[in-house]
Amino acid sequence: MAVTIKDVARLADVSPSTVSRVIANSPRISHRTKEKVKVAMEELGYHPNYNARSLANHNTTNTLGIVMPNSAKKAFQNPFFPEVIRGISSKARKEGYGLYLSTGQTEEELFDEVTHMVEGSRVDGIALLYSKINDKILHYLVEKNFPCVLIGRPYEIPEEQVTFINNDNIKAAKMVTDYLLLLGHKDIAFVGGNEEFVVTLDHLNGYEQALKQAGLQLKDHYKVYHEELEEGGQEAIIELMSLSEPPTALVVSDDIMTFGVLRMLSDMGVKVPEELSIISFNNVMISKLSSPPMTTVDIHIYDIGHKACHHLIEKLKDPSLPNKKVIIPHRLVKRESCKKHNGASTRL
Amino acid sequence: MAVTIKDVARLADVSPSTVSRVIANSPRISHRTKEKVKVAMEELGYHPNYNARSLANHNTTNTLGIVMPNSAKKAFQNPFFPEVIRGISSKARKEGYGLYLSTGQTEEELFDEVTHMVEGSRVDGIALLYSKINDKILHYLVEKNFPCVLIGRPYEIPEEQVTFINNDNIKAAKMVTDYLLLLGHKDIAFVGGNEEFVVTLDHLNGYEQALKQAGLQLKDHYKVYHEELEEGGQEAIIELMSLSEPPTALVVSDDIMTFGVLRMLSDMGVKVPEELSIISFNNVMISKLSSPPMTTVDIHIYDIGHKACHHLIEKLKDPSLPNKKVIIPHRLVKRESCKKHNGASTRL
DNA sequence: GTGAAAGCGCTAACAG
DNA sequence: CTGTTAGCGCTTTCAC
Repeated sequence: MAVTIKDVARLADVSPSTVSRVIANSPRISHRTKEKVKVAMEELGYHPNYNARSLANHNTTNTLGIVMPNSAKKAFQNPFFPEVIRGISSKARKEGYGLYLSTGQTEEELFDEVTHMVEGSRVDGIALLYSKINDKILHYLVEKNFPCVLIGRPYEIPEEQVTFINNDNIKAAKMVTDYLLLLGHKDIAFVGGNEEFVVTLDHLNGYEQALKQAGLQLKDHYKVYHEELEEGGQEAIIELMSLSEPPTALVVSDDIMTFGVLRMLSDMGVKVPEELSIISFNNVMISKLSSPPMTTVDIHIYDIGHKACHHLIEKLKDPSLPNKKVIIPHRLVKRESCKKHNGASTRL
Repeated sequence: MAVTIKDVARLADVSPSTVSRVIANSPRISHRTKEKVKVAMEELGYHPNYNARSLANHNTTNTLGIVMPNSAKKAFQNPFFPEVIRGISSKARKEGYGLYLSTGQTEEELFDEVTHMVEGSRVDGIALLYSKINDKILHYLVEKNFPCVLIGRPYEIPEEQVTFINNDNIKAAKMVTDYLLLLGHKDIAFVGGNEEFVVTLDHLNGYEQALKQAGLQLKDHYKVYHEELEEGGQEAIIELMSLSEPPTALVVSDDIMTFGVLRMLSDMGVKVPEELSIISFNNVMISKLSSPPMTTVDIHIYDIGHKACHHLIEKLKDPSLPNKKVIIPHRLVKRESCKKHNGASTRL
């Protein structure tokens, strides 16, 4: 079919192994021969065959697997993932790695896919783009000791057993809650995503720590969770604003949810930030374009991806390296969705 | 290393070729043997090696290449791409195909990557997620007659030479402009993306057709283009609203741009739709959450991806099939960003 | 129905 | 420095 190493060898009048050595840029090939071979490759338009290469190379593929949560609908809707992938992608390309994308839409499918990637030698390493509790896939990867990096953090599994890239989500959530507290808010509610995701748990944790430290009582009805990003935000508002003591401030786990929240609030005629302060997380590209522009925590998504890829590749190069825990700093981006609480309690 | 076909053969007490036949589910293997082999595979935890398979299989890889525009920053920011990929992904998985993602960040890098995918037998086919004029990659693919599908439409290349999935963007743009016209607007501006993308050209074309048909004069200063989605939208507004005769309605090429537009308008205190009507394209998930909720053309992005993948795989199965042109229907989603023009011209 | 053997394109000892 | 040889794991004639 295509032009092979043999064709090149024949044309350059050398043996196939010599051609192979030229490809690998082996130092023990004379300059003259190298040139000769390169000319032949050029002339024939030679490109190495990846599959053959992998096969002969102890099955290294130079490709990285990217695993997203059962991508069906939920995941890819969130700009978080594209942005992480952008970070991964940029590093991967610099290092000559390709990217193989998971497509599974249910947990089972995903798991199957991962085992196929791994056992079938389709990828050299895997980046898991989410952290959830009791994740079969992570357990499998760890047990198998397959090179991988986790975005987020392991939950049941001891931290030393896996390399992960995370934000200090607890601290960040505590910080934003403290901020709201300092603005004079006391009735602060929490709107989280899926409770199976570690990030939701961490945000909740930070939120509660702040309230406790301020001597405030935690109220169960101030904590709502919704899986669907946009509708979730809207439903959360209905629940919260129909309480007898609606909150005056909100900690929302995700910017896209905040879009839903803002939309619903606008429909209800509730003014942000005058009547309700809102703060959320991620600072995706579009966050600055909400009305009002949202105050949010920038978690440096791109960096997360970049670093994740970096550490994954590092591990591929030297598997004996210990696992690493990398925390990407976050930073509050103040815009216009938070305001000092104006004394007048919303309580009856 | 891993468990191979030979290990299974040994355990099942058959030859490797028999095992291979069982994997392929060959009809000429006795039921008894099949069972025996399957048990052995199960016991050993056998997984076929993709690379070896590809190599022996005339280099079919069962993976599809996905090529996005120099993904650097611009592309992946737009929810369009994740959504297309979601459509592709869902079909690919159903058919047992994997996805290989491009990572190139410049045109050169991308081109290199594609040639490597193709010549190196890394993928069986390619989905090009964008259409731009004079695209080296598309030319290469067509000339090489490599199985591929284009999202959008070919520009210089004759339509019969490539399978493509598109919306009727010209018609859609004409339709929205006509709609604005019917609402009484006469000063309608066009805000487009990068002029190298065919979709921008098509939108412009439809816009101009409508104006001409209405006997209105085309004004050059009513046509602005910006590459960056969100900043672009904002800059466009500055240009347009500082004209001596600012428009009363806008046709914007992309929903995310519209977010930028709305943000800037809000900052300037221009009321939408009271003072300015806006209509745009795509209807990405978040579009419904703008303030006001934007009127836009739903182009069924997911379907585009799904169909693209379908036709690509079809072509893989039977390369002799003629190229196809598939038009995905669009539909106007009326929300709250358009309003009847209220007589009082904004002109001095 | 099943086995033996060759070969996909490349790499990596091992010789020289 | 370079050629020869074996083999990566699988598929596929060709025999039996």
